[in-house]
Amino acid sequence: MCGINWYWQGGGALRDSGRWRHREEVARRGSPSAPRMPAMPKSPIADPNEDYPRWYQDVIAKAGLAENGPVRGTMVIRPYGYAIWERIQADIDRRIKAAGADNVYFPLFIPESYLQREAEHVEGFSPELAVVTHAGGKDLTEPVVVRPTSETVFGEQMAKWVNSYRDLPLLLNQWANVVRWEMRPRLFLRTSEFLWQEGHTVHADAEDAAAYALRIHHDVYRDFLVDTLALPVLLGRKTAEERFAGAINTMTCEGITRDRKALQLATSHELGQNFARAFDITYTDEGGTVQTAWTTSWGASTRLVGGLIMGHGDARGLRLPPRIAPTQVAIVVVRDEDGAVDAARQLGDAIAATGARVQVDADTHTGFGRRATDWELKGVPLRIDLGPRDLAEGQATVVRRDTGEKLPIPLGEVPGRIEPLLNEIQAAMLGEATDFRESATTDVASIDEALEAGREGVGRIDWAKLGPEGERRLLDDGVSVRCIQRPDGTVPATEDEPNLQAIVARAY
RNA sequence: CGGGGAGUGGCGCAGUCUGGUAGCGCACUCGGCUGGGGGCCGAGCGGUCGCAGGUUCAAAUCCUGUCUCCCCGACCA
Repeated sequence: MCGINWYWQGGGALRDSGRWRHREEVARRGSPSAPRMPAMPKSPIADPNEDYPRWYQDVIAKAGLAENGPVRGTMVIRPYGYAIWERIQADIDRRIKAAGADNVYFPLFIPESYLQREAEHVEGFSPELAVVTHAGGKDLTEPVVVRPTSETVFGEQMAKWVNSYRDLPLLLNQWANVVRWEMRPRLFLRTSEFLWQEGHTVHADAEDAAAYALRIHHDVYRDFLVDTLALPVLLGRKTAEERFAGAINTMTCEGITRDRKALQLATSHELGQNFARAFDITYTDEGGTVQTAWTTSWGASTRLVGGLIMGHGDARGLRLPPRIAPTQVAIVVVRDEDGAVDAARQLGDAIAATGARVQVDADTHTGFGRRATDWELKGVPLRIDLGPRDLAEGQATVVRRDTGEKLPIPLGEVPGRIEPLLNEIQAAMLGEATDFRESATTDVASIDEALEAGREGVGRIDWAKLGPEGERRLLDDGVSVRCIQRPDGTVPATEDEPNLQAIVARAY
């Protein structure tokens, strides 16, 4: 948790360049007749204001998060990207267990017939199924699908495990990979195979199921997204149009990216009795009557990494909130002179002793500028520059990644300043992202205005004014209803509550 | 599947029209100078030009076939 690594080895892979030429041309075009200026510092990544999709890909490549796998749509997650995922996993897993669910593992392969037992479910997932028809050197009598999600296998098994009202609620979760053959893949946001957590629960009645789905939505997803990832998500209910295939209610956490689109970051579904009926999940109640159970499912995936990138990243690369950052503090030895390396290691030990995750970058054969840029690309919240000049003055230069602010701090005081600074950064990032979202949001009163607002950013309109017909009109132009929520931002129990607001935007 | 484009060192590309010694940038290796924001100079390593046929004295380049990938249109955590 608070270990310290002396030698940082992650730099080499970042250093492939590639796309500089074009950017330099763009930069020159900007000022054709200007006299030769001192060269602007070259950015290793695209300008997010000019080409956001390329910026996104550049950040993933240069920060060493992931790259494409050999099969279209697949993703190789590299050490730094996986370290972020592991921290996401650990945090969510802790919250899921606190909500009372136990972890299990179910098979990757599902009989094709299972999918077909729930009509909407098949219809929703068939187009993106990977199906194994041939194995062990012969055709299979029944093809098996590679799970796109596991409601069906869970349903089949849970039916066996539930007999009495005393067996309920049954609260299960698994961490797994799933496969959905996507047409337009994008690293982390939409890959053919992705990693996620999927919870599956069985309850005695509708109320208990609804309450649990809501509890997960708040205590696991909302709290994690806001408190740990510093992403100010919008909570709400999906419209019938956007609902999960087979659910009676889907609740969502919608993030807003820096290019003003919506990104669904986690969902929690009430499945009603649809799957319980299809898989015969029944129990005997206290009165001795056989009842059909109610189920829920809920999930969050590696897409969260994409949400982090797009929710906080800036022109210099990734910015990680301290609570999720695998490395919170990077001590950069400017030059190996006057005992700077030893001083950096001592400082590293002192900081590690406060509980912060710190790394010493003593790779002084690489120029300082290169290393400073690399740590910025990786989004490490605090960088501490330490060189002969600092040592002579008995200080270190602490640089905040979120603001770029450089703080000269006396060496002895540095360790004590780290935790407060990290807390400050965590809070500032949430505040900044919240301000950004508000600035991207427009309240509107008509369908036309909603369309306009949704194309440019986020629109908010009375659900009663929009309605399913208005929703379909927006869809024709690529704008969807991301969720409907109460005026106070909480999740409505039904679509029919008065004064509901529809949040509309383009979506990833 | 409909429409557009591309396959050339690890990555990004030029060369193809008009056949004639495969080139550039980055990365990588070595040496030196540097060093407080992606440094400079020099020397190197590395490619059967997607694949298969054909034309020709000669093919990355022309012809035929074939494979693959990417982008734009319809899904999703």
